[in-house]
Amino acid sequence: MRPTVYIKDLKNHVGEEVTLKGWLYNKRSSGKLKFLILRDGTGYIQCVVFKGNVSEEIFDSADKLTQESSFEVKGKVKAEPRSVGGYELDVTDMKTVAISHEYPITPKEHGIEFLIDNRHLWVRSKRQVAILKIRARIVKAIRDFFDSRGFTLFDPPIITPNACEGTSTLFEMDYFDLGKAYLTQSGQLYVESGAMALGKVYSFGPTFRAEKSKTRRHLTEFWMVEPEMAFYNLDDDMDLAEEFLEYIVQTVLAECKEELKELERDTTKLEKVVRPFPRISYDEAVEILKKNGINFEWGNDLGGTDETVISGQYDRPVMVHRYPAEVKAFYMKRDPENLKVALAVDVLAPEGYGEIIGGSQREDDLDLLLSRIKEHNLPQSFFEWYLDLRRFGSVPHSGFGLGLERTVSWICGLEHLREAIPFPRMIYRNTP
RNA sequence: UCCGCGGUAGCUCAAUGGCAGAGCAUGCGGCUGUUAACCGCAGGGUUGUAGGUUCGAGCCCUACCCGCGGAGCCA
Repeated sequence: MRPTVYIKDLKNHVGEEVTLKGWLYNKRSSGKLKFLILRDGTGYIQCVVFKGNVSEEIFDSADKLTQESSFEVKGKVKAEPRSVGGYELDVTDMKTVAISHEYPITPKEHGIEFLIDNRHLWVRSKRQVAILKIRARIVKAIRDFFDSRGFTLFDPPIITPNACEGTSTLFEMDYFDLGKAYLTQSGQLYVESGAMALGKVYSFGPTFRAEKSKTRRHLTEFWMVEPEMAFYNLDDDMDLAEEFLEYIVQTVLAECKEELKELERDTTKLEKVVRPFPRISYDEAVEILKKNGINFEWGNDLGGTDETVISGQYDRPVMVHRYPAEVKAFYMKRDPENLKVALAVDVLAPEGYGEIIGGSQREDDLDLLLSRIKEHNLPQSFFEWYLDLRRFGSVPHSGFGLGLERTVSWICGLEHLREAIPFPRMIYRNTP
């Protein structure tokens, strides 16, 4: 039997008698009075059990409920300023569904390691519920954004025969009689074929990196959204990325007020995320680093601390474009005005959250792409299908990838990426 | 792979080389307005593992195991 009413809807039932179903979040008692905090996934409400209002049996059953026990409760809804949330339930009847064993996550603080070990239970806590709701809303905002702008969803394969960009370490597996296969590190090359078929496409799915990155900004399995657009140059690409990020942030601000409050997120920082975003070249970024006393050599990629210094100059995401071609992937187009740099862009989130978007205009010239593949010592046979995209009606095109968990982490103001996904996968952890 | 930090009750932590403790959680008792409620009582320990120094090691030394943070790499 389904619940008759969910906690989030109680404001429409003041004065009525309703039945709620859920779990015991916490309990306090004061002799003949018991306060049961019920949670049902939509909210929390204090249920008051007064000894004079219920049978002895029911009063005792309220006493026996342990933290996270499941139960049904019937009572009258009333507005109550003394209660957190503003509403309260005067209990007339209740039924225990299951008494919980001793619950490991107590109301006191816990260490991160213990909480991750109990991730399957930790997701019940207020903070985690708020984060997961915001994540779900961000995912919807991403889909809404592209679906309403003429993009078609285009799903690349997850099992691939080779390293997409030839740089990262991948998860390897035996694939029947065909030798080794790998879990994808990016749908990038495949969505390019989609853009040639459908004009504007995006993929949204899990991505895998086997690098032994041991930081709060890395997971081995994460979700990435990758739009790819035919006839877009780098400026068009940046225009889209900018509009995209503004849309996501402003949507969450408008629709997840309660959750952001639960996370104690400083929303004034998010309110500033409106177009236009600053756009600086890699050369200008290097100047900023030098002005801040950082010894940085032209030609290197930006490190974590470099990114923090650069993004610290601005109150909104900053787009750094035209990186040295040497440090970027083989498929990125060189700038015709300066062949040493690639038409690439990284978007750095504010408040030290680092790179959340990486994108570029792609090399559309067959001969140049061929020579890049040779320079990078990549097996040409694996890329013949990709080269076909240049053989058969090549056009200028661009795209980018946005890391979902880094975006969730930034918008929620998290310390660590592992809270941004239900079950994080890291180099020394694949459980629960 | 490298650098740094850590491992004590179910959890979070304390303990000058000298009797291993507190809070929370659990159990029992008390309280008609609690807000991580409070008050009283009780149970709960191979101090990561293996050696070593010492009259005596949670603490000092050596090795190993595990974890966390950072670097590199990246979203």
